[in-house]
Amino acid sequence: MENLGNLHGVSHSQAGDLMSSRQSSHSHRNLVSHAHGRSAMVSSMASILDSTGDYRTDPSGLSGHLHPAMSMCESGMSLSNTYTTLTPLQHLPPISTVSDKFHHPHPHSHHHAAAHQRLSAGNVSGSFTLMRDDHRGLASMGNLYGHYPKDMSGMGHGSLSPLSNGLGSLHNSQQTLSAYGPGAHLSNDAKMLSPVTGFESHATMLSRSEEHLARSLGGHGHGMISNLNGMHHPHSHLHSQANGAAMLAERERHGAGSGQTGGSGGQAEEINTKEVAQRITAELKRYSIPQAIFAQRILCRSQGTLSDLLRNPKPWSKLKSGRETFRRMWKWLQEPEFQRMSALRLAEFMTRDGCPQCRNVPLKPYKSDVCGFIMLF
DNA sequence: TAGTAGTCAATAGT
DNA sequence: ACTATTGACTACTA
Repeated sequence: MENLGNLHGVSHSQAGDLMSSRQSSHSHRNLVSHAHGRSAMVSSMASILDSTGDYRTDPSGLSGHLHPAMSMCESGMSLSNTYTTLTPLQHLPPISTVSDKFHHPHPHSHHHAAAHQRLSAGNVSGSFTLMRDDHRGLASMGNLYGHYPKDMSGMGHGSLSPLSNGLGSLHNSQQTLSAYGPGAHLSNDAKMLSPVTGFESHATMLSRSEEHLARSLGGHGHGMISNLNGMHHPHSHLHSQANGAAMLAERERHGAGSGQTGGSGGQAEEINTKEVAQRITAELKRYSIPQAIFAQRILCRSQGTLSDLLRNPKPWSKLKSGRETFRRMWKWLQEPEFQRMSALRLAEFMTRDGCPQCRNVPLKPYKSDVCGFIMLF
């Protein structure tokens, strides 16, 4: 089924290692180790992450249209305001049934499907709302953003644009919208890949993102796309270059082809899992974000799982449903710092107050699962 | 039904 | 406090 092995940019040798030794593959430990500007970051992060409650009082009703990142929260959970308070985790939605080519028709998928449809619908209707809220919220949150260290921009996305114009937030929101949750890859897969070091054009990236948005908007995308095309803003370029590194532009490099993953309409995206793992590791260190927090709030996974993934990332081609987890990591990396942090913050908020959507969604418990769905607003 | 992937949860290690 | 490891479990596939 998955004969994509060769597509992965992470050497095969490594792949071999990784695959053959889950236990012993501690070989690639060279992962990032630079945690510069940490103290400063810690404090700024703290200010952002601990300013709980800000969102609740937002008259715009943010509580109803939370940051997409919230989508990964479980309901009924209660978190304290501290970063380190954890709550039970939940599994991702039946990823394998909604992403990639793993569309296995299966008997139990009824309620899942229903739920997803529901979520999708919510996403559609919530898209603009989110953008609007985001746009509005940014103004008030701008001060927080200012707390970020200078080197943030150096990381690639410190785009302030969201604060300065609607387009910026529109773009970012759009990105965010598709960032997490099932609906995201349901439609996104087209090919978000690539770029990292900028071997993908700005235009390409943007069009992808826009396509994304368009799709999330429910098929009325063309108009949107063309509109957006005229509104590209400079920062997205930065963004792309900074984050794209984790993605493999195999298609671009090897030509469209290697079969399976691909063709048009298929899921062309490939994530360099090793790269993503390294970057996530670096970012977590950089901001002093505990694995447990990130794992829970952004990935809806346990600390142990994240740790394992970061240390022993399997090649994309070897992954099945596990791709979703990497997608989330990658998407998070794609977010501007501001949104990354708010994602964490909002995720916290969500876990504290419960997910309004989940309350009414039939649950498919898996151990400690409380909510087996990712919400899209 | 066996094998595999993905994950959790407990816990050992730092 | 945080990260790494690992046994066990569930879901899925052949």
